[in-house]
Amino acid sequence: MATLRDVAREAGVSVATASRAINGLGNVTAPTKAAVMAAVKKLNFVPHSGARSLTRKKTDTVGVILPDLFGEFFSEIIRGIDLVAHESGMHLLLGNMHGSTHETAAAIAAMRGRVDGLLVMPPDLKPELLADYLDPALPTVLLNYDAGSLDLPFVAVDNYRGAYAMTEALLAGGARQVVHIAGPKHNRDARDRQRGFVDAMNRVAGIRNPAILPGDFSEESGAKAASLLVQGQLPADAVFAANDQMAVGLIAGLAKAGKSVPGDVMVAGFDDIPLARHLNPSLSTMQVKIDQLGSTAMMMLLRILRGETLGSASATILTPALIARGTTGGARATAAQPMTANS
Amino acid sequence: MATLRDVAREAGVSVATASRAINGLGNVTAPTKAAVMAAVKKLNFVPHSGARSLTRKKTDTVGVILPDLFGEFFSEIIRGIDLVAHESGMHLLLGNMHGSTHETAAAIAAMRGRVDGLLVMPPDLKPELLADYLDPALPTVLLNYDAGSLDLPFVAVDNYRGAYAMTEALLAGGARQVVHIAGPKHNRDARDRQRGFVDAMNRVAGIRNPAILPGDFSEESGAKAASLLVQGQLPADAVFAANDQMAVGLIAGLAKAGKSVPGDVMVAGFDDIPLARHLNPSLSTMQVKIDQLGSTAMMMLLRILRGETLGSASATILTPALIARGTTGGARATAAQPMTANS
DNA sequence: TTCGCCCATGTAACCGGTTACGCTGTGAAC
DNA sequence: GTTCACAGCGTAACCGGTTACATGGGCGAA
Repeated sequence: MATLRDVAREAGVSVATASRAINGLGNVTAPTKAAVMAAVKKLNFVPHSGARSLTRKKTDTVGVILPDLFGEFFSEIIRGIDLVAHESGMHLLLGNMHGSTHETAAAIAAMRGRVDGLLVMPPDLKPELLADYLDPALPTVLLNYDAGSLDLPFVAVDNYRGAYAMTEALLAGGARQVVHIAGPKHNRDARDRQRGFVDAMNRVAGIRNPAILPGDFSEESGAKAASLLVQGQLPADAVFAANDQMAVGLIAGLAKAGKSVPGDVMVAGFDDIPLARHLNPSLSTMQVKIDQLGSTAMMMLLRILRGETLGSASATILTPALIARGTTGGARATAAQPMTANS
Repeated sequence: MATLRDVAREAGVSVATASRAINGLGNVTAPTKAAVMAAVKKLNFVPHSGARSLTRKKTDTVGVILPDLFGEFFSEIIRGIDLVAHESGMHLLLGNMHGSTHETAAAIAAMRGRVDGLLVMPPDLKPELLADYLDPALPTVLLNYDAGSLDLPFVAVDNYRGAYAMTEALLAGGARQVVHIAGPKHNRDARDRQRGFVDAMNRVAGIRNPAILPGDFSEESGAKAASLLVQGQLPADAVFAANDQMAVGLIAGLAKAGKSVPGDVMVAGFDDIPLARHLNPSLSTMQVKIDQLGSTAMMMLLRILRGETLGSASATILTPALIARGTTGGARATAAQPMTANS
């Protein structure tokens, strides 16, 4: 691979001149510049980004550290980030923390010298630990995580208000005995959604200890909740799952037990995964614009990189939108799946 | 941020010794090593990966250049790659070519000096162009692309045989007038699938010019095909869409026109997106294990990085599996969505 | 004609690590 | 008591760029 010195030698100039010519800085005559460019072409020279970033102290790259997320959520968030990053000529270095705390530290450490800033989503990490890992000198924006005391900017989804709104809607739709299927215990999103549910039940319907079934965001745990509901004779006229995946499993489980949705029991989810509108009946849910989460965070990071100082005060909270569909008796059959004339 | 020299000074040793101690190389006494490590801890030293890779000529990073892919396909392929990369301590640098040829060149060029190898998926790029862009010295594995003359290793899906098999299955299932909805004209996958369809129709059923409707892999184009079918009075007892997305749109469109699936017409797709099994009736399709595409490619790249020489001869071809479900009259209602007792 | 200024270009230091090589001192072998 | 091998450590070159500063030539002003 040709280096800058090769180019300089070929063009009969010094490395400094070659560098200036290539980077379009001033103080280079047209003919010299042409000679350098000819050499570049001839030798197929491509600047070595690693070396360049060493002196410039800029890598034009942002590190993205996500938990072990699969599926739509993962790809949407990346897409949102990439959309903005690409416009600013930034690259994305992916780091996956694969669950363990130790890996998180490693992932963050590995970023030093490779990135100009960090986008981190540590759903179940304690703020103190995070503070240890993060380099205070490295601009960082948190995804869906309010680190409170750390004073780091973040973008988050208002899970509490979303859950509150959905619970309210279920109650308004005539439900009295609403059961919640919770997400993983240590997961912040899950906890906030549960809080929203509990508060709404209390304030809107005056119910103090609403029924809550355990879950872990997986389809299977939704199905498990269905059998608990049916076998346990738990009275319920509506079930609000903490995410769509569980709602899907729940619906399948209820159907197996002969329960009709929304006839016997209404069902609602959270997230609005693409599958939601294709189910039959289609799934009512809270729509979270995941790509916006990514793009907003990236825009904040760019602002910091441009010199602005952003703290947790400049956080952005995205409010999810209520999408009423078939499983709560909303729109029964939408254009997308009128395949079946069902019960 | 502390540098190695800071650590060396703090520990009272030379940079060389500090470096050796930190990297666990030999020739360092236990006490010296301890002193260095203490300094590391005290100064919060984290090695600057950029500088390190400059001398080592190794970045422990692979560049992944994908087209503008959204959704499941994107995340699955990344997941497959990451799974293998992570095991080998490799990082992923994402490059998106966002459609244009020019961007592809830029994306590849930007990788120089940042990565040890490249994973590229250039679905609609001419091999000659690709050759111009790629650095022959940089180990490269192509995703879902046979560059033929270029002698680059690649991992691909056998779209031809997949389409052939599905067409065969439709015919075996009693269909006579099978219509194909094609993908984008310039897309290789789409072309191969179309070829498989045409050949199967010819060889198995003796039909020379089977009906083919245009499409572009989008749900909308599937819906459009549905109205063409219905309005155009095109006789069809089965429709084979070049991908699942179009099949989904097609099914919705057919339903709107009052056609029942699979009663009036069977439908088949390609890819086995997660949605496929949740439709009602569930969608018959060719299952492509997208994550395998990524992980296999990454494994090949690792072999090259370890010194092996791999050419196009060592390509891996993944054969999709036929999944017969409801839309071809296979399994009518599966456990996942027996919500409806439909026509 | 001479002075001074500015522009084009070259020299070399530097970014933060790694590592070839050289130096020193110790213990074993003679 | 030498000699020699080798372990432990330091010096400095190097990776491939960028850029502060030095240099020299051309040109306008006096």
